[in-house]
Amino acid sequence: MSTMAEKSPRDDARDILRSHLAGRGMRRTVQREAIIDAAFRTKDHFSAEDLLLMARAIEPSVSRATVYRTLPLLVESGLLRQLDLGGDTTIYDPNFLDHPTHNHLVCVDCRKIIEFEDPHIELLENCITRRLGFSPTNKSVKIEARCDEFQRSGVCSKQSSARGA
Amino acid sequence: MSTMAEKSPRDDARDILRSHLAGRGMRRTVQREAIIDAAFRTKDHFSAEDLLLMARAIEPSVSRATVYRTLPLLVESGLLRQLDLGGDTTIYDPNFLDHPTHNHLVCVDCRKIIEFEDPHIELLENCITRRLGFSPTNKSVKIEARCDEFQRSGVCSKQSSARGA
DNA sequence: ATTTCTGCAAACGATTTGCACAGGG
DNA sequence: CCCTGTGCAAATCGTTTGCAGAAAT
Repeated sequence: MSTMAEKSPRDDARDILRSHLAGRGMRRTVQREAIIDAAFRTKDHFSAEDLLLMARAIEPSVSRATVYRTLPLLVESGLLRQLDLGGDTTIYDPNFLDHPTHNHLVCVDCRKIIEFEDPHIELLENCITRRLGFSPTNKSVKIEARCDEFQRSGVCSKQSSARGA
Repeated sequence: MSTMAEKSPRDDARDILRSHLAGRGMRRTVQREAIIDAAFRTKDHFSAEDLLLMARAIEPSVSRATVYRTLPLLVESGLLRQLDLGGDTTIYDPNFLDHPTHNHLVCVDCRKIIEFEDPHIELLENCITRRLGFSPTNKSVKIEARCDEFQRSGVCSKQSSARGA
């Protein structure tokens, strides 16, 4: 019982983007649709350049400029989250629709990104924010860490949530 | 009883940097000393460009290139922490010597940066990291929030820890 | 028809780097 | 002296932007 009428995150995303556009007199174009389809075809994080490649696989006419112009739209409408993980390029995370409060651990050895979710952190952040006299809008925890397994054996079997490895 | 023989964070910093340099056959120069003095003369966060200006006030011969070449040294030796707060320029925090585990709240209205410390967060992050099979090396919480006072009255009286306001 | 979008290529801005000279040890 | 550090200016590289034509409504 999950074969026909299932709504994927991509579908949700497309709907959300369409209302977002509609609400401001913006137009629906093949390029924008290709970009959003590309963005939600994967659960991996990606850079603008990655997204360009993925979108071009769907619609070859997509240009770099359009990707850069569309990304802020997707972020504003809540479809993507921009991550500051400290690299030289900005990366984007398409998993916040499904898991709105998850956070990231970056392995300093494997460079992999592990996603995790923890209700206590969430709660604590809200308390702290209120105590300081603010209303929370966006919270992010970044943990940099060494992989224990890698330390012992020189390999790491953990799944990267970022690069499909 | 705090007039004469007090050791400021600057002094500590200078000592730490000197050992760091000594340990790798690197030299002590007027420029490096000026840069570190400038960095610890303030408790505010700063960009590379800010630091250049501050260092030049001490030693006019300091060049932009040397600032950029020295910053990684200060970060490696633990004197400064690099912050990814999402702006276009990297900013540096000189307060981790005194408060090794503090975190940051960024006000989306005033753009101010508030520092806070919370032992529960610290603890929780360690638990989570271990549970995932890692050993923590660096943890950072960034909270973006709206200032309640600003929402009500259109002004914000909070002290920015970043720009002395 | 009107207005928004697009691709292209040039512009930008923070950071990095090659080089020849300066200055620590 | 020898080798590291420096300033300068040019190079890099992700991202942004101006413009003229293409497409959506």
